Amino acid sequence: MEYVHDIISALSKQGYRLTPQRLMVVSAIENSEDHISAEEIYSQVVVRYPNVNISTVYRTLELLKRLGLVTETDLGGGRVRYHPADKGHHHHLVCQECGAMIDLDESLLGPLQDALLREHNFIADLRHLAIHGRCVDCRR
Amino acid sequence: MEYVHDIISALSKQGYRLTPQRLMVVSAIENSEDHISAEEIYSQVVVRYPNVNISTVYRTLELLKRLGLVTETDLGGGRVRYHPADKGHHHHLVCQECGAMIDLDESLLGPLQDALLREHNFIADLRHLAIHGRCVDCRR
DNA sequence: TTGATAATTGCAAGTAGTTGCAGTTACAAT
DNA sequence: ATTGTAACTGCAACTACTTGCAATTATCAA
Repeated sequence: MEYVHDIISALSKQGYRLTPQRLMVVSAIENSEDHISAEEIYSQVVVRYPNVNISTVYRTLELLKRLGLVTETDLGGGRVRYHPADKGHHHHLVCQECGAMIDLDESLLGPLQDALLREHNFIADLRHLAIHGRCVDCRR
Repeated sequence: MEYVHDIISALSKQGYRLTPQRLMVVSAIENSEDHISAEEIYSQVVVRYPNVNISTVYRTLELLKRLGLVTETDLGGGRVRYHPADKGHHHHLVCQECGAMIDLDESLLGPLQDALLREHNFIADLRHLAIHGRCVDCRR
């Protein structure tokens, strides 16, 4: 409820226009309890601003991602979700059985990142990683 | 050039029909030097069998994936590629700059898999993982 | 305030893949 | 060889985006 203005002011500071469409997309992301989909954002915005186009929502999400203000997580099976970047926890474990999402501490991926750099000279971008598998409850 | 018949006989053995469309999709995957896209498979098949539908190609790929005969790799940016599963090397490093693909040894992911099991009771399915980042040549 | 103008939007068409359904067909059993 | 039938295919419509372009508009400077 605070960093709405952080995102807005970040946009403004970097010379991007504060259009009503953008403001509404940002507040939809902010006001969602957990992760929100593009379609959910659209249907919230369209109530107050009936002739928004879904492409504007996607373009705004693209911008916010590029500026590092919003994080996109691909949960697999066509489920893509968004959340404010400063809420932290960028990694997710996604259960293929029940869809449960477990937040993952970054430290677990540090050693992998190091190994890739050492053995392949590759700078891995692990910020938005979703690892699929089976959670405790769905193990046999 | 050998395992074409492995895939075909695996299908047959498990009670799946050997339709001309399936045979052609399999041979397209087999005869491609490196990884091949769904659209490339389709355009190869359509030459010899003009009224195949692209949905048949996708359904065949889905089946081959499910049976573990073919591996799908999502290179990001809408680029999805297929290759026979028994060619091994299931992990890939994908350069976000130049698109280069580096094959990754499974052993590097073992410690991560162990840590996820130990700390989150989560059985990670890392078979078809693509890690994005920057390769040697594109580092500044 | 008013204008100028480049950023942004809406629209319509396109891409990549999915799905329901009615018709076709590979394959087993006769 | 013929036939029954469930597996499979083609089709058309649909989902989840993406893109080019002409019209609109937030913002700045006068």
